[in-house]
Amino acid sequence: MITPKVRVRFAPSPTGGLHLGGVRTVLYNYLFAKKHGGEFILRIEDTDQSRFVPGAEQYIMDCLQWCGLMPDESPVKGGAFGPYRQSERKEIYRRYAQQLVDDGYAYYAFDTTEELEWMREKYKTPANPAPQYDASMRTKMRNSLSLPDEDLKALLDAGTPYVIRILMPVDETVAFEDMVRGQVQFHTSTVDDKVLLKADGMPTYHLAVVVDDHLMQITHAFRGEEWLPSAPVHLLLWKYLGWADHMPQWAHLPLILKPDGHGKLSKRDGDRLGFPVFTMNWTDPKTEETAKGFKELGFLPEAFVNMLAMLGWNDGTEQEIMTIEEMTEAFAIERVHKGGARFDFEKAKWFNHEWIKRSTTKRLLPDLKQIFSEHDIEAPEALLESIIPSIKERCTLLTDFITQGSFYFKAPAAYDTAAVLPKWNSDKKRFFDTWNTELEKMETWTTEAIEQSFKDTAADFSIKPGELQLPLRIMLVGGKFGPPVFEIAAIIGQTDTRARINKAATEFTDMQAPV
RNA sequence: GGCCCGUUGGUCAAGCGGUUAAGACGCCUCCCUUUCACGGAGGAAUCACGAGUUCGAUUCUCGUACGGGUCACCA
Repeated sequence: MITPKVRVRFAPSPTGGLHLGGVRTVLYNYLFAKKHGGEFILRIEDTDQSRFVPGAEQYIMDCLQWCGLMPDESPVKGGAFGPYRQSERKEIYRRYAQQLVDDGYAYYAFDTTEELEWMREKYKTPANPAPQYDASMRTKMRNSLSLPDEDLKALLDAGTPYVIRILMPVDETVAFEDMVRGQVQFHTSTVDDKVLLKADGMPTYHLAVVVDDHLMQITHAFRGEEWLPSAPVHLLLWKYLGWADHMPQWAHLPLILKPDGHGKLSKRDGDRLGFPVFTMNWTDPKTEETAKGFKELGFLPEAFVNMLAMLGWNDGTEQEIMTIEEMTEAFAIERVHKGGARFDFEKAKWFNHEWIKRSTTKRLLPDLKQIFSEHDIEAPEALLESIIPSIKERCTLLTDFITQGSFYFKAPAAYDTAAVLPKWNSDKKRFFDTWNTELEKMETWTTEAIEQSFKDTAADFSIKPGELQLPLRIMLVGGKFGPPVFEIAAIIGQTDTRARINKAATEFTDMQAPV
């Protein structure tokens, strides 16, 4: 038998921001596909018209693009298995739903939402707080199994809205081999008769995922662990539709959990704990509220994706920093963890810091140009390019380049006075005044020359150079940070250096003067 | 509550019957540096519990506890 080409899919519902867990699912799909020379498909699961959010689909595409995880087939790119939006495939599902009814694997149900609520309320007991529409219940409800033929015909003829439900067998065991969990099994008596086709003619996830995975020739289906309880429905559907011999291999991925407390990570946790949960900024078109994204916070996509990959998978070596190519090479779905992983923002930042340190100036430059421009700091490209190597090790986020680098482009707006004022005195003031005139005379403006001049003048004043370096730094930079101070002076130039010293020295003395 | 899944330091985790139980993040100490980082050295901290199986269990089995998921005409 010829092994079919690997085909995997990511099938989000376009209802809002792309959650970090979603990206990890994309990533594992992508890595698996590329590892096996296969294809990665993006399918939009927009069968719930009431939850449709304008712009969400484009946003998902933008996120994937930023992450560098582009699908081989998608609604916009097309492919041989389209359309890739489920809303555009409506008729296909109806046909298969009908087939299931005709074959006795599914049935019509006419129960209204109110009737269903009433049933759940009526049969609710402390021992069974969530009654199901199952074998024991369906005889009590209004459906093609319980109704006499004439009643059924009448309802159908009258055009009464109905749904199609799967008829769960009473006493079967459904088992399958999950690629991350191994053997998993369910008893059909514990599973309810899930709705397959809704009253509006749209399929539910359960029908659509099976039909589309079949039609799109998906070979491996990865999804979050939250889908595990409905897996038996899908398995049975594959069987009932007659496609069991090429059902994809399943892998249910562990969840990403809240860093504190319990449960899976949600958007609210980000707001509450101060870190993003979405990939890129997402503005809800209804509320106009914007949720922060990793991109805008200053993450490099390489780091974001790397960090996500390691949340639940590792290749067994000690290497943690990996490119997408290295991950593709090393990836093995069997090595994905079974247990959920708590998200740790500190570790996420560490990944970003490592990636910034390892990135070339060329890689960083375009992003940084944009960030500086967004902060209204005029940063000439050549100058920006030249300072990147010396400050990148101090930057955890791309946005840190603003605080770590803006002094190269403009004089500090404020000084860390606590660091300098307590030890500021008239001698030091005179030193800087004198040195400033020395600087004016300098003809070669290099780091070494400036430092030499500084030391010489300090010697003249019998002040230890070390006592003067911090004040100088505060004058030029504004705070206790940044590369070696004489290097900074060399870069910002003679005129600016002298101007900053002059201005700051005066201010220090003024601020210190008794009132 | 039923069903299903899981459980190695605070977090991510290696381990797949015999190890001094790796490594990373974070935290602490020190070195380097008259700034901040980077870098280097070191430290505290772990196999949920109880029975088996076995000469020997972190590793296998079963219980218990705890955690998670799910129980919509949402995905």
